[in-house]
Amino acid sequence: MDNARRALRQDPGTAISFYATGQPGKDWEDLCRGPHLPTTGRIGAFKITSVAGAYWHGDASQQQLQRVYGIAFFSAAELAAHCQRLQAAKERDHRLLGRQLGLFTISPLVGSGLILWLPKGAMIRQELEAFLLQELTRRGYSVVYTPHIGNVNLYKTSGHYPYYKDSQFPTIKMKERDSGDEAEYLLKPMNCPHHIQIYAAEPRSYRDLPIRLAEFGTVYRFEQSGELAGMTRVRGFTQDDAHLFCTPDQVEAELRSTVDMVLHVFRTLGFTEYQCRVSLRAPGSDKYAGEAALWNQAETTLRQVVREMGVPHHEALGEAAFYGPKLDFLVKDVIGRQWQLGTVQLDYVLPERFQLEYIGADNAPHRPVMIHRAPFGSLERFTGILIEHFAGAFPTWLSPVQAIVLSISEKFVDYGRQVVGQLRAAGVRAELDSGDEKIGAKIRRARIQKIPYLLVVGAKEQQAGAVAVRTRQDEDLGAVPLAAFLEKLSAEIRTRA
RNA sequence: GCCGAUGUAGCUCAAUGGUAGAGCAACGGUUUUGUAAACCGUAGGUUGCGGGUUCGAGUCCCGCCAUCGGCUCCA
Repeated sequence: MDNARRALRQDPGTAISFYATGQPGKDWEDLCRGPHLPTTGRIGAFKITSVAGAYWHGDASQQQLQRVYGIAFFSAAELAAHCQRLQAAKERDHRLLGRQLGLFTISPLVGSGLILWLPKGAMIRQELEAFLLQELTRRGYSVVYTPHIGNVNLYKTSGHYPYYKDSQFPTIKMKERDSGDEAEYLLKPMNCPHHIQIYAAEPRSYRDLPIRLAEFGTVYRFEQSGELAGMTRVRGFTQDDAHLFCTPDQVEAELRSTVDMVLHVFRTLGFTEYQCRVSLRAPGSDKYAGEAALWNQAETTLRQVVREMGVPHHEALGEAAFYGPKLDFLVKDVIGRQWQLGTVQLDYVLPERFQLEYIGADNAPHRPVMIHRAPFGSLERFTGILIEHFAGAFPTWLSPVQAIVLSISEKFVDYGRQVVGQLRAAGVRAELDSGDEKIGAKIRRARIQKIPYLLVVGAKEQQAGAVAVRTRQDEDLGAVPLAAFLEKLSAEIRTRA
């Protein structure tokens, strides 16, 4: 009743509802938006899943209540099936697979939320970066590099500093040895101010626009300890970032091409279950910078682009960045938590803050418009989601080890080495399992590592210059001449099939 | 950050307040194998860290750290 009283005090004009199970006023009565089951007899099977604190009205400054989570089904069989699904989902959790497949680790000595990429995980990242670089080149981007720290004044100018003071690592204070001048540096929480300084480094003509500056930029944000999770929520991460500087009438075309790139990336990696969130201002909030007219224009443009491009989308108030509205591409992880991957953000504010200009055809200075975009969002989060998406069985082009040669016995190790040599010479990531176990054990080990192609070599294969090919999907392709296999494999890798 | 749970060998897990153990992995040996685990042996531990209670603590209590599930947050 305590809560009922408080609800009434907070919102005296609003009706509140009670739902009863059993006899109203006699059995259980609940202050609740409803609805309730008419009777608990409808519950065939239930299970308490977890207990956690939850804030009153979802507000961290309010009292915390105990919340008991449970699930209920009409029958015990349905409950068992559900639990089995949860178990299966757990087995593809990127934190588990990350260890089993040797992809990444986190050391408390290095710090919470700081990812250490192991060689195999780093291989995946390199392939992802190579894929993106190829797209960047195709789409007329220029790659730049910027430092990991920046003067606090940079972020004060951009406006980031006051907005996000709480979620930044504390600043580094410096005193110049000779002059005694003091300076304050920040681990960069984002790349845009740095890229803006590259734009501002020289006078720009409308003929040069759009200028598209891209960087795999590593940023640091001090996320709350309770928020950290594997690779999906971390304190240091690398954005596949780019900032486009264009004229107002180039905005729409540039937006379309950035959205197209995000969709192309998703398509290549087989993401079909994504949602595009059109992130808009919260009505009545004063936390946004810039003029209302520009915001309205920006929001209208974003809506129009997703609608015309047929992107599945929904709108969300209050999700915009302080400098502009954005399109966020969301996917769910294996336990149903939603994560933001790619993002495309429209920004009229930062060019203003930094007084950016270009000389127009009229020989007068004009203000450019910025688009921030990152198809993956962060390489850490993206890789984590990717691990779960493929359950560790990456397509061949992404697989850290693409083929493993398994020797039947010691006698064929030399031939196995030759095969590996030829595969590697052709650019295939190949390994040899030359141990003295039986072939069954080697196959088992390779299967657990989810290596796409297992190449068994024994007397028959050696004689024929062949390999006995078994795929990860358990297809037995039999003995294939090495040259023929290599050709097929190379094509598969090249086309990112 | 808040609520709760958990923390034992590289991994997965045992161990009434009474001598810290198993399987896998590692290492050594035997074996030379034809499609998901050959056999024998060896080594491996400040039981997350620090304090306390006790004759005695992996076990009980307190603090910290980390992880997990939520909440809040998320440029």
